[in-house]
Amino acid sequence: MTTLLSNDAAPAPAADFADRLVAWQRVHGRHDLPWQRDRDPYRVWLSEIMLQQTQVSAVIPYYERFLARFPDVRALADAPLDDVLAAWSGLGYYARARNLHAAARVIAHDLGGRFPETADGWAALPGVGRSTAAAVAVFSFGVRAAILDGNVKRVLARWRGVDGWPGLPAVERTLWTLAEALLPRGDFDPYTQGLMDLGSGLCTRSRPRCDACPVRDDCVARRDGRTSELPAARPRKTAPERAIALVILLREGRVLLERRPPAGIWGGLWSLPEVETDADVRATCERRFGIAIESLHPGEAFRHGFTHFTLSIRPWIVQVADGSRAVSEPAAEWFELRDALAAGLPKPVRTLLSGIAVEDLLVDRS
DNA sequence: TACGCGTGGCT
DNA sequence: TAGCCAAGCGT
Repeated sequence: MTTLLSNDAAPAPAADFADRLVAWQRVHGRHDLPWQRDRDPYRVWLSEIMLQQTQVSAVIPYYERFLARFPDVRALADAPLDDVLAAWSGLGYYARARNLHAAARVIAHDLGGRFPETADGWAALPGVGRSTAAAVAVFSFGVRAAILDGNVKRVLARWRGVDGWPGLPAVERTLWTLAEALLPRGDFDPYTQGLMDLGSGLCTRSRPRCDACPVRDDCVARRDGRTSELPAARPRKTAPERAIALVILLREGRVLLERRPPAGIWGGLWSLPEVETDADVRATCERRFGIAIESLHPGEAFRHGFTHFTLSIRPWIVQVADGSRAVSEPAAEWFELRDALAAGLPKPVRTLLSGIAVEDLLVDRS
């Protein structure tokens, strides 16, 4: 096997992608899951519903018990909903059980006990969306249909290098188009199962095992070192918030500023000393700067927004004893207020120091 | 279009 | 450890 050309990946023909996937699935994929024992549509359908947003290990005991209690679609259709919900109890997403029951009644009563044999037919049933419908049709009737569950989204987003969060309609449309385009001419069952097995076994969200992947040689994410970035994560609804204290150390009309490290927030700017939590203010200042604190007063906390998070800042006004001048940190200096305001300061620090300067002025004149 | 729906496993 | 996500769907 050669990897010489792996940095040079050209788009592979769909047939090639499918061939490698199917060959891999036959050797390394899963063949012994409880719902893989036969192609009984009822069992396949039940398993696909249970597996929606639910992991295999959680489903297996429920699947076995449910099947023992409701062995076929007629038994399920004839059962009271309460019995179905009781068998589902603990598995979560109970609308799945209600829809399953309703669909069983449609099949038993309206379809004469015959299961749909196409993906579209399945998708017309309650609780069966586009991906589930395709999976059931593929696994029970061997039809040609594309699935797009979480595993497949991850595999395809990485392999083709599709940017953007897959929950976005535009990104999802791209992935559906890709999923359809990659469908082979046959072997739909092992192909579909292979996509799922690849996603759950190798192409995992964190630490994918690319070395063992059958389509690694033309995987864009692997080529570009972006497996940890793709698929893109769901956008944060509210930016994370971090709370800090900024300390305004005052001594003989001067304020202590620190030059911030070159990288990171406010890199290289002069800023007020930052303390992790309010409780640490006194001890941290005394230890870090080797000073004697005369008095300290907390100010009103305010928020400062960044692109990726919100900073909650509580200012502390700290008077330092006049004789106490040792400042052990080389990056820290005492500034006259007017000099401080002329320095490169982050916005909230400038606002704080301006406030201090005004107070100073008022005190001087009183 | 964005959200609610449940539980368990992962880092 | 506290999000984050998992074989999605319905509204």
